[in-house]
Amino acid sequence: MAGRRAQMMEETKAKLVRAARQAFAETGFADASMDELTAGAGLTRGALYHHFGDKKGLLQAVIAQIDGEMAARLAVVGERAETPWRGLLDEYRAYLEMALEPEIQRILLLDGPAVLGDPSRWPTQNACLAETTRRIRALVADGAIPPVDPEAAARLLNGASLHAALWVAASDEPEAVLAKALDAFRRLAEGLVRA
Amino acid sequence: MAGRRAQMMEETKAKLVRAARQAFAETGFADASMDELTAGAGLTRGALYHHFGDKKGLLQAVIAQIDGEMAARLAVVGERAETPWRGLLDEYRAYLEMALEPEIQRILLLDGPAVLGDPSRWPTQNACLAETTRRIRALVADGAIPPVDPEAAARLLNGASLHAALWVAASDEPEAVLAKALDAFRRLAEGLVRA
DNA sequence: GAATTGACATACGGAGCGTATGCATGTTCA
DNA sequence: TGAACATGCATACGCTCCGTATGTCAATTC
Repeated sequence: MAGRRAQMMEETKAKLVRAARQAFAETGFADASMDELTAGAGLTRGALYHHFGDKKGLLQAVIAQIDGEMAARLAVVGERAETPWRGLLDEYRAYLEMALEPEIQRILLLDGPAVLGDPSRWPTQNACLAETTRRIRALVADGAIPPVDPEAAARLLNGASLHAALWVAASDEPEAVLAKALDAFRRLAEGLVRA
Repeated sequence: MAGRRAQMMEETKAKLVRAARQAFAETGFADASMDELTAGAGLTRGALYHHFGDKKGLLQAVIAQIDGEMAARLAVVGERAETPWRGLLDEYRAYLEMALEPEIQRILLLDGPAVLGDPSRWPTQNACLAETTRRIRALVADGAIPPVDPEAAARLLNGASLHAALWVAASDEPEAVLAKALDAFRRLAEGLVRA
């Protein structure tokens, strides 16, 4: 049976992840206090260290959750497009828009790499990157674009999008900068298409 | 007169920056102890807070130094090339190689953005980005590539290079991965050339 | 040569993390 | 069913570390 006990435990973990997600997004990982965070969830640091080991462990859990959500959103966008190529472009547009969300930017793009190192080494295997890699692989297989290492292309495009997002977010005139970034991005992406 | 006093002061600051650079590179910003760091330079935290205000101030000084060095190296590489377009590609190859150096990767690419936010907002105006932007602007002005916002293109390419470097650095077989990354990068960059 | 400035050291307070310990509830098994 | 055991979580403690306030001594100024 599921067990009332195990269910409570999952609820506790969920509460902690929820509180951490908010705290990390608002304050940043380094300045987030574990005491405040857990108190906000009606718990103490005891629960935290019991379930997640340490502060970094909690960050990993938060990142895994966000990464999963992002991958799901990307897959939907990519599936909806008329052609696979449009699907890829739409996915990256969506990726850039997500990277503009403060929560994602702060936790996944800034603190994540600094605290846990390169994303590809994270225990939770970057579902988001896997999604775009998969799509590029399909394009190559269909002959829609000349052969290229799918993971390499995906990583470079992700990196470009990420930086574009940081730029747009820090800008004084986000709309104008976003337009420039999207234009330049399309130019780069079309480099994959040329013979 | 120059003043023996002022000279000593510069030497002190230089010693602190040097020690910080090493400590940040080895331990990472968050885990670097100011006590140990300053003691290693034969000083105390007093000197540090007197000259740099706080821990972040010291990081800014370190980053400014590294950024300046990188920009200088890039300029040399770009100047040496036979055509402006080759110059740009060479610069990015050099950028990627620099991003593979642990010190640069740790301090400038991981901790820097996490602690200080988007690089474009740093007091020390990203000399490195300015260099690549300048070169792309020249290419557009010469008609070598179709019009594109130079800063946007530079930022996207920098972002792509940076991610490629993280990937290569974390890889088990760096040479193979580096080759893939460079190939994919060339493909993207050539997107700027198409009509 | 007295006064002032500034470079740097020392001393102090507060906050935060991780661990060791305690408790109370749920589970297992004779 | 009740006693032994395991586990989710709280409490208590020590340690490290940052930032500031205060002190000191040399150098410069007049």
